[in-house]
Amino acid sequence: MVASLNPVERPLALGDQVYRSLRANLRNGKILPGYPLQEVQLAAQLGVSRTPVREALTRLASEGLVSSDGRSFSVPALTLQNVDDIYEVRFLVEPEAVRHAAEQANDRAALAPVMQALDASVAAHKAANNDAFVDANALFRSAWLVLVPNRRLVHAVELYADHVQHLRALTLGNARVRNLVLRGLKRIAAGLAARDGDAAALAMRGHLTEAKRAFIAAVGLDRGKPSKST
Amino acid sequence: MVASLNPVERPLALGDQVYRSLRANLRNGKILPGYPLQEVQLAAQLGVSRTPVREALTRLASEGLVSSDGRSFSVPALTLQNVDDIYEVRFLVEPEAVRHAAEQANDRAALAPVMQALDASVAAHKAANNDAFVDANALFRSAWLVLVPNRRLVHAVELYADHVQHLRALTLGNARVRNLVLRGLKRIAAGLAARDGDAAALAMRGHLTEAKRAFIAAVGLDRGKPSKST
DNA sequence: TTCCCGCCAAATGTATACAGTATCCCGTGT
DNA sequence: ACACGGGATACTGTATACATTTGGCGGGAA
Repeated sequence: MVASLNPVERPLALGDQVYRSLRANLRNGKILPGYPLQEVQLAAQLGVSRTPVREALTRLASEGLVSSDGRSFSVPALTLQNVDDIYEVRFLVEPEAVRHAAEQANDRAALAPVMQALDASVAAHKAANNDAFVDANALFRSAWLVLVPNRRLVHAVELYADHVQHLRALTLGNARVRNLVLRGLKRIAAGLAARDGDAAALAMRGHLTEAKRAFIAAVGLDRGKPSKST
Repeated sequence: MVASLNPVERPLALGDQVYRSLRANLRNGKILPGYPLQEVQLAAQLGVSRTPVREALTRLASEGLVSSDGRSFSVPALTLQNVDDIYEVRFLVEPEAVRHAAEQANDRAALAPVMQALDASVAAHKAANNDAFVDANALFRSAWLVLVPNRRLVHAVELYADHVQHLRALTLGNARVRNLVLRGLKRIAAGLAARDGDAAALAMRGHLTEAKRAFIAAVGLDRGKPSKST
């Protein structure tokens, strides 16, 4: 009897694949706000029928990652108000999540992926590679999230982080912002390594504050523009 | 020009109707944990084809209200661990949400629905009407939630509240628990009426603590039972 | 020239047909 | 009697056909 036996690798359903593909493309900004997201078009591009596409779109809409303009779907253009709202929720959940991660970081091996992601961030920063930095950033988050035992909390963190993830590409082009973010990640990593939940949570709050500030400074967001976000 | 112009009442798509129906039935405990949730069966019961049913099920699954056992869907049986997890998230989001509600409760009219729901709760408690009490409870929550301007925060609160809502029917049968809950609601309502965000948030924390304790005391939850909740 | 009415095209919402797979039952062999 | 195998059944996953609605474009009349 093996300790943990993962279920056999079932060929992932097309609906799931489409969902992941769309979500990934939304996250990295490949799909820009205002984009129509028509079923037939996406189905043709992905080489599947409308059914899995539709399934993926409804899931994304229920998560608020795309908005349904009455009939069809589109990528919501975030207003400043939306960014405020999202960051408020992130402020509530992420510091506590990272606190749990710190408490669970029992051995060095558990933290190895986190440190790898941090190294990747440093390397991307030095290379001024925007895309790589964004990727490393996302990797850092998933790395510490696997340490959080509360699956629902993890889900909430991932969801609201992805809501603004595509904007990162805009702000992280600035080297000063990247530097600030990197310092934030280092502080969080230090808190995790020290298994100091309070320090990690505090670092996360600071990090979120800085990230939000960078958004507002970097992006010309119209305050009033309606976005019909779910 | 009217101040707020609600979108015209479009004939709701079947998928939405099925989603609401299923979610309502999950919330009030009509659909019990372990129930299979087969597409053909549900479609036949609701008088629609499998397509809208499938759409509703994928939405519910992405929200974690039903779990997908590899292939088919079923209602997750919550373990004590799950209840812990859910309440942790609720602890993070609901006190802050109710704080915002308190700050938004500018005039008496805005609080009227909240007070009505409170009255309904009192009446249901006196009549020892379990179902009515549960309904009034849900009504109370929606009443103060409309005061919260952050839509995403509202969404999060509703989601995680519904995760355990169906269990309320079990605990609220006890008159002592109902009494305790009622006192909690009254304290929250008082905080709202006084526009005292701190008091409302504090009351909410106490309320959640009591509700969780009631669960654990009232329900024989097996700690180890796997539930495969998403 | 401009406005209005009606038709057409395209996209969504729904249903159903088809394919693949897992499960269960029954029969047969040991 | 029990175990193993084969087939049938029932369910999901996917595709496609059909209906319905929406938006635009053009033609005709004022």
